[in-house]
Amino acid sequence: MNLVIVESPTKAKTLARFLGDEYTIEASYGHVRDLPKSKLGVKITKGKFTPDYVQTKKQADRVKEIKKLSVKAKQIYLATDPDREGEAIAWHMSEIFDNKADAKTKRIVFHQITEKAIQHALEKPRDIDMNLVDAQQARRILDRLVGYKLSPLLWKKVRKGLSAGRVQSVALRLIVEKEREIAAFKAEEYWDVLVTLQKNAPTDQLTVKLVQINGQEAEVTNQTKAEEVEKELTTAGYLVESVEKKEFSRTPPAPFTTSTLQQIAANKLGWSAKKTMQMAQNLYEEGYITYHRTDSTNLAEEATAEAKDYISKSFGASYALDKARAYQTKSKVAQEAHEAIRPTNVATADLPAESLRDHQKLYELIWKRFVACQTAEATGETLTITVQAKAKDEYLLSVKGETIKFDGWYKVWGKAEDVEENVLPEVTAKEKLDFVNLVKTQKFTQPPARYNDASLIKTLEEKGIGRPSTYAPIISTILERLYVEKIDKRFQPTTLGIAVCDFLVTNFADIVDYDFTAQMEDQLDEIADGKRKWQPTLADFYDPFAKKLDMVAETAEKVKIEVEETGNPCPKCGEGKEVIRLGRFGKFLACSRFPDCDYKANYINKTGQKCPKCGDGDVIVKRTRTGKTFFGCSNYPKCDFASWTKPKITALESGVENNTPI
DNA sequence: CAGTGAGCGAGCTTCCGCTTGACTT
Repeated sequence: MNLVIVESPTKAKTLARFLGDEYTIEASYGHVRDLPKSKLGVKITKGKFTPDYVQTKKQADRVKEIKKLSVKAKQIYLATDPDREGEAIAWHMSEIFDNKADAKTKRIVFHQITEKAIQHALEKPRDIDMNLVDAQQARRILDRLVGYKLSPLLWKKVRKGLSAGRVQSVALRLIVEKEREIAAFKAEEYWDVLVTLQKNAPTDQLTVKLVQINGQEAEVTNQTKAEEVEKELTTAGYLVESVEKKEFSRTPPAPFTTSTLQQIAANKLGWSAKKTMQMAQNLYEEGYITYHRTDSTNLAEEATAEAKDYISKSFGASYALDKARAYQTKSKVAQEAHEAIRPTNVATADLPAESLRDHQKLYELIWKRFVACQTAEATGETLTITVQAKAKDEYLLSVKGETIKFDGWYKVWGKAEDVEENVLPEVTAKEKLDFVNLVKTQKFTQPPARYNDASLIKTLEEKGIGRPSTYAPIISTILERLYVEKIDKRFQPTTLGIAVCDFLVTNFADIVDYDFTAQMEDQLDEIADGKRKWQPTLADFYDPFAKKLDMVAETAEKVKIEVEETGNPCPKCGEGKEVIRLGRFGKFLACSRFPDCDYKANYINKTGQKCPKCGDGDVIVKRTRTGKTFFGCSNYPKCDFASWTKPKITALESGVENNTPI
């Protein structure tokens, strides 16, 4: 019997189908040893860092079983993921085995779960790569030092129970700084001027937009100017200045990685990253999709070949590609241990009818994205018509149109929503056009949008911060700590979050720097390549950090968290102001004179709707023990109405309104 | 489905990255 160890039980099942009876496949369920949770677990002496690894509780039973099998096994293949963490798991596993297992223990790696890839891997076993393991140890220990040293400092200087870390604190910083940008934003007025012109008949009309005045970018920033422009353009003479035709050929977007799947599901389905991952996990376990925690856009040859067949049969040969289309992984820090997320069987275009609707929705996105990425380019033509208007001043107006010649992958995935097909009448340069009408619209520049799950994950990934397995948990952490709250699916920092962020930026600017992780990754790469030693690398980081910690612990003032005022006087003493404070369980009302006045009350966040169930109470925003917000009735426990989503205006409510007695 | 802040001081909190359940107001 040969023992093969992988990380995921689903992967183990799949492998069992490819390998014969002489192989037993077991899953490690992730890491099997880690630093202890209850203490630092790193002994630091004279620039040497000694980790104290303990077996993780959840995996204890599994590991016992694997250890038993390892004694009987003829060969042991450590087939954990081919990346830094996977190499570390393989090493920890080998450390757990009895010594006699050493000689028969080998490391194998494969990037796709296909029969060919696995057979190939088995033919090329190697030893554990200790450089790669050391890079992981350096990463692990650095994260532990940052997290377990900074957090207690926050308990002392801000409030107990708080946390800081290389990743979560930067995510928080992004949200806080975005809020400041929004606060500093000043809306500017501008006017859009659209002129409709025609060639001969009303059927030959086109609408152009003002872009230039006297060779300069058109600046219509107030009503007076807009009216002046209107007056001139109404009586101006119009001539076609140029007609520019351009062929286009557009390639489809890459197949999904974890990050892009989370982004599209957030934008198209309105899902949180957490929900997307739960649904994807189910699809993965049922065998419908490949592994869902990946940073790679690679595809197995078998998969692209099947896609080609499918596309050719379903849409016609012209939609299929001669050669499979490959995508470059954008992220520098990608480890590409897995394939892109794709359907395991392209012929399964829909899940069985009895499947959950949410499973269907997510699967459909994954299927379409994959099929689209192997479908021919969409081709067509863009047409830009520029029109000159001459009055007292000289104006340029233009419009862009687009026609599609061959829809290609649009047939599967659809077009981007913001590009509409716009067919323009045939005109030629120097041709005269007649004025039909003018529409001017007052507009204002918009402040930057707050982050939602999609844009936050996109930004983190671009900066190389976090991993596919952590994007969703990062968001949960900063919500749970009450550093941020999600309002209408967008993140807003709380007064606590702002205080913590400012404390970290002031005192530990280097660690919450947006480039900190990128620099760390560069050094980890050098360690993995054998060009750098991990212990001195940690020392270089830790020595100045430890000094800074001592200094800040000594000198920094306790941080004051700002309180919001409700604008009402304290209902209890009447002297103080009623304020909204942020406690362990969220917002509550208190008196500004605390501790002289101990007034406290629940903070009720009304949505302005009546309860759809009892019709009497107000719908209020509440949160569960885990920090997730939901909507409930203010009459609880008399009325047990509860909903994850904001209730729509109900029949009951409109009924009440219509029948209001006089 | 009560609790939350300050301070007293015991005993506890906390990181990131791999995995999957066991949970749902």
